[in-house]
Amino acid sequence: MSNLTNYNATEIEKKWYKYWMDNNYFHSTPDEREPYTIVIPPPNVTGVLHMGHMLNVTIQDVLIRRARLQGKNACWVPGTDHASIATEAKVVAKLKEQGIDKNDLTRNEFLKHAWDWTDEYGGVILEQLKKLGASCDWNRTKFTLDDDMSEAVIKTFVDLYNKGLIYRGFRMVNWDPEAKTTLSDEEVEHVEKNGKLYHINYKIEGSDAILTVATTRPETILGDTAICIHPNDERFTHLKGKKAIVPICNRVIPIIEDEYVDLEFGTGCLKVTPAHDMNDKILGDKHNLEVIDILNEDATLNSFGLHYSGMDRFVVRKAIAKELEELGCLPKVEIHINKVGISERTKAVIEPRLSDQWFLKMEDMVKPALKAVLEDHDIKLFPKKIESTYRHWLENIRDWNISRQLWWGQQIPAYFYGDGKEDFVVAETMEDALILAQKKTTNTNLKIEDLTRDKDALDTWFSSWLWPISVFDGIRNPNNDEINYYYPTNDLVTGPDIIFFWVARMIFAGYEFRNEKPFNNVYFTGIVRDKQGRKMSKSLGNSPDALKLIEDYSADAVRAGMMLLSSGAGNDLLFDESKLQQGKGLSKKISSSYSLLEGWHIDEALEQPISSKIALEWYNSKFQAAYTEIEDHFSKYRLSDALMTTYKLLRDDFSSWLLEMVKPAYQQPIDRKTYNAVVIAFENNLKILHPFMPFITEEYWHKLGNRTKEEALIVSHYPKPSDFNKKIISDFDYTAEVISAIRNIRKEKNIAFKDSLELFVATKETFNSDFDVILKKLCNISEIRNTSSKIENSLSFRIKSNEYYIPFSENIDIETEKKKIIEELDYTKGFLKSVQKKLSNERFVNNAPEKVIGIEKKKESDALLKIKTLEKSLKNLE
RNA sequence: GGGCGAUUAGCUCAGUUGGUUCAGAGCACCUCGUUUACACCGAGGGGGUCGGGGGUUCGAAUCCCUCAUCGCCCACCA
Repeated sequence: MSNLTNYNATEIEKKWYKYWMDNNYFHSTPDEREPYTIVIPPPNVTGVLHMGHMLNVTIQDVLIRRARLQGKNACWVPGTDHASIATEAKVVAKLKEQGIDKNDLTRNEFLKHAWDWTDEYGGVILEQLKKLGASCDWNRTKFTLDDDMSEAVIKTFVDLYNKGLIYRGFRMVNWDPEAKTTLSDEEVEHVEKNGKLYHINYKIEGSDAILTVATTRPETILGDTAICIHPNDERFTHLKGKKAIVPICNRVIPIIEDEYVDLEFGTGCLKVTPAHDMNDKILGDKHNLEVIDILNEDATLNSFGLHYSGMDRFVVRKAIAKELEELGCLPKVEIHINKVGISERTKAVIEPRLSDQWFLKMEDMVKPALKAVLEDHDIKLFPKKIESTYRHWLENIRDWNISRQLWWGQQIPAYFYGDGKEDFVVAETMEDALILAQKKTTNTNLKIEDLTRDKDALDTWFSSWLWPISVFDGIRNPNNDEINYYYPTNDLVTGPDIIFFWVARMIFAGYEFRNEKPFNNVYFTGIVRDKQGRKMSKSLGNSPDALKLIEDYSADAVRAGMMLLSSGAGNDLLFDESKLQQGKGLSKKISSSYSLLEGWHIDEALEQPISSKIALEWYNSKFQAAYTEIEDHFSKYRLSDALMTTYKLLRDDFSSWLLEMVKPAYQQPIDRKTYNAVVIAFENNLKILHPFMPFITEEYWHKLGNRTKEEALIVSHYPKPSDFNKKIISDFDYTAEVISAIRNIRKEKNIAFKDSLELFVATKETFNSDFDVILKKLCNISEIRNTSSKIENSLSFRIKSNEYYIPFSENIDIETEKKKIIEELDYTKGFLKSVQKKLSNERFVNNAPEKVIGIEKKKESDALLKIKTLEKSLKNLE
């Protein structure tokens, strides 16, 4: 006997994963079959499995296993991402614990530590994915810092530079003082913070006049190089052409005029600090202002900070406010809510900073990407509403800052040979660089030692945007068999939070480097939240331990639970452990159904009973109907609905109905024909469930038959879809109503199942009496007879217009029966009235399509018939 | 500040071009149940004026307007 008490999920899941691996089922090589490809969104190399991964990976595995069952050549490429900022931050923190300062290390020493860390923790997450059942082609596992991957990155950098798409610029960038690197705009989050708006008085040179400006960052006055007023602002006309004196540092700065100033905000005039504000930089450039950078790279003040030098900007902010107050220069401080940029990774407050960085021009790259998604619909996004967000970003895109002041990543292949701004060359190797540099300088004596490589690394996303191409080596060898076979990939499954970081950029890369989209469809998952709708977070402690869930519920149950929880693409999912219980319940249903079958003994000589024959006919149509529905759900990426349909088919139609219908009487044998058909039905259920619950389905697949390695469920094929008999399904639905009514009566009157009943039917509307045998079996009816009149001393009920009677001598409560009939009668009369009202409305009859009118007329006649039946029954009771 | 989307049963959500099947599903809830697969179960049941208001139409959850509430994305107002 197998049941869940001895279904040891952990053991069984381990067994089948090993079996699949040993038989190399996950491995794909190009062949003549249609390819189906997914590249995994590579998790951070040092990451650990969390709920988001579970959702994302389950979806991908469902899709990939489904493709395998469809007979496609399914290839799921796994891998990890070096995640430069995150990983470097972790390594720096770890070194700090050991008393090592990154600044005391050489680049190579630091990288050694980082690789040690990666070797220790890298790949942990991939092992965890295996526990979930992920059927990735592990032979293809990639890491974004693998040599071949890095070579591809460097090659594309050089190509883009040579095409004039990459340039070096001195620009205002987002500076993360914690990680001491720049960030792209996408890596900056804006949070609302309660701040203060400081009003600061500036003296006017050569007069007693005072000018008040408002700022949220008073420490930046030390970098002020102008005050700006609106040319039309009459309040300040007297100050035109004058100069102001910055408090504390007493620098004399010009008062300039620009229409950029908002007359309404603050005091109506503006301090200009070109080194520390994007707009001020623009103003500064326009008016040729001096640029004074007052910050060090860790956001402490430099020598321009005078007595504040070496102190952090926030410390200075408070201190300088105090000093200004003492100097009488701080007339007012207001509470002011503003949005502050913080680093996505380190959560440090971003400082705008001017520096030399590398940028990639976006203008031309967005064009094919917009066209493919919004015009041609060559790439489809699920949910579709995401397209608007996508469009908005692409249409307002700015150049991509691709350099990072980090070491963990691909080092920028630019080589400097002098101090001039343009004294550099870009090349894949130092040797090539030397040749280029010699040519550029016309100095043939230039040596390798004269070249200095740019010390910065590239943004992580500058490697991951190549992922769908580079995993198949399509950058270095653009014409190899693999890339030609697997690319473009089919589906991408990822979170909406990285649509700009990654998804859009992969599309850019696809068209730029292969002139072809990277994938056909993108499925955006939602965010996994807790039951109350809060984001999973460490500080709230509301994130369950993913591995513990697998241990407690089995991987199958967790997968099924996650799929049941998620609705359409893009919708957040509120995690609730009870859904995992539901998944586990399905496992149990499978094992108990199996144990029922297992207990039957077959009598080869036995004829197939008519009830089994009709039951199987019905079930086969029902299966095909469900199967069609499942296909439809999949085509719309409605995985949750696909599973729900599968679940109901297995639980309700297969287990509750079919098995009960064909089940032989106690200790009686079953005929061979029925038994075989039931096994096939069971197997087909396992097939359609397999993508969702791979382990238990494989387990019972092997229990149902002796299978060779070639016959494993994972590599089997879905049943063939076929036409089905809709009538037999609706005919059975009628019988199911009769069955349900009889069960109700048994329950109400406390009639045990083992006491058989007689059933009389007064037929007004025809029904398929083929199912009578089923009815008899499932309700323990000894005989079904026709009658034209009421049966005395009986319980009655009506299905459609047909009247059913069950002779029953005891305890018939006439009044209750009457009451029930009167209620039904009232309802039907009301219904008829509304239908007739509609039909007597001329405008309805004139305007509605004939089909609709026909339906209403049918409703009318049905209702009339039913009323007649009910009235007759009522009369009979009196 | 700009843009996008949502509001349907206690909860999470379906509801395709307005009209059989339109008011649904799962969970939760209630009642009953040791019939020889399954109590992580089975049988049965209750529950919503489709956010409010207005309009178009013979007919609106579905189309239009408006109000309210919520969410997401983007943005350099000192």
